[in-house]
Amino acid sequence: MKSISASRIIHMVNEAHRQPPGSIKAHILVAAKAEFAQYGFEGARMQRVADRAALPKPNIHYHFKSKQQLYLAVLERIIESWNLAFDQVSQESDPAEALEAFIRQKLKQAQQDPAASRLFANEMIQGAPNLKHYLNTSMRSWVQDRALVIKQWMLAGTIGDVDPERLIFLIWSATQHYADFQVQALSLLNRAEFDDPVLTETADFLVTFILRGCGLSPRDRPS
Amino acid sequence: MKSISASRIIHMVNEAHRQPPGSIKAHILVAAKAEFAQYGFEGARMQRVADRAALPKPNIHYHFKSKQQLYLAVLERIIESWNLAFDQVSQESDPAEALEAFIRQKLKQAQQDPAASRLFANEMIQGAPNLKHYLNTSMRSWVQDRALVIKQWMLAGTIGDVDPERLIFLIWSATQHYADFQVQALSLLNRAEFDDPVLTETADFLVTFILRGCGLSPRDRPS
DNA sequence: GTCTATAAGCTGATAGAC
DNA sequence: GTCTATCAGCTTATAGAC
Repeated sequence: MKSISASRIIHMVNEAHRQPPGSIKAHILVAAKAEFAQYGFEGARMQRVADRAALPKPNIHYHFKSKQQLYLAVLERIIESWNLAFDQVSQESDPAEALEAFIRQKLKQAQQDPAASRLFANEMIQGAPNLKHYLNTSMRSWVQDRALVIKQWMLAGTIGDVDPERLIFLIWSATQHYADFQVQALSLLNRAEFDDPVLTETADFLVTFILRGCGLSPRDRPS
Repeated sequence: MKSISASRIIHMVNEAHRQPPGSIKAHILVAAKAEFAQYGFEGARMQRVADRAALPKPNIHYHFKSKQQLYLAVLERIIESWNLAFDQVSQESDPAEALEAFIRQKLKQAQQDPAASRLFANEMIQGAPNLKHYLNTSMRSWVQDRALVIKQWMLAGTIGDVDPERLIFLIWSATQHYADFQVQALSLLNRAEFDDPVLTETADFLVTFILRGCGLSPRDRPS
């Protein structure tokens, strides 16, 4: 699989991600996300995408020129909604409140759309052949901006001393774990499915643990 | 890929994992680990395994009957050394010391053998088709034993109140992240490689953060 | 044990009828 | 837009010479 420029990716997003929710393209993208998430790009089979979408295989190729283009269309839909709940954070935000919202949103995503997390994990494991440029540009500046806010919190004394970038990595990994390693977590917790009770228990643990790691305690906040 | 019984897996381990380090089988297993780690089982290509091992393709099939058997042989070698540093932990262990050793060993493994972590991640993402039985038996009892020790620490008041299983998951995810998402972490930290300085900084962060999350502080210990 | 040649089946992609 | 038929190339695996 050849590396692809960011402008090419962005172009493809504009073509692919704004499909009306009920459209056939959107339907195919859902099927493709599940297939690529489970098997990775090279392991994915166009026939299985077609089967998942309950369509003949040539219909997939009619709507998406190639396997590569289908993959990129799926990938870019995921990137958009990746870190939404931490997007609006600023120096004025309450650290405990902002971190809690971020953790709970990431875990909710892991429950509601585990395939998205698994597809992203596959892309990273593979060495990010299609996202290297994204990592070095928009994702890096996203992290740097949030890291700056955390540093400002540290200077203001409203949060303990922590490495901001590695704190973000820890929140990503600890939450995405429940999507990527769901089969393991459920088996070892002796639970049948990732239902709301499991979600709540896990979110409460993570919020308490991570806030404590940041030198904060969960507290009553003005509503 | 068909599910395979645990006894079958264990049988294959006994056949495959005790190869002398310099043997051809061991050499092939190293090449196969890298290939399966990067592309997953379905995405892996026997030709690329042969290329990585610098051998003609039929030689791979001479030493391992099928792609599936080669995969299982690689997988089982990884399982053996998965959680070594937390194996000997007991009620009498010092919690801070034991957790620190576990975190540092897992992170060291992530640095020295990222392919092992990535292969395991691929297997879990795929739904653990070859490790379901392992998850429900030996891995579950390993986790339950360690969780019991952590509960005893809590009762003895030598550690704060935490969900023991989820603490283990958090340590796994936070450390394995630096293997599975290495390309992302290095890019966002603006580092070229996962060298010893990165290892030390990351380990120090994780130990401090996680011990604090457990209500412990890193302290001088008798040497 | 090693390697060349090749079989048998699968995979991405397209042609062309409707 | 949709679907049947099909191609060219690739993939796992083996046969058989050395």
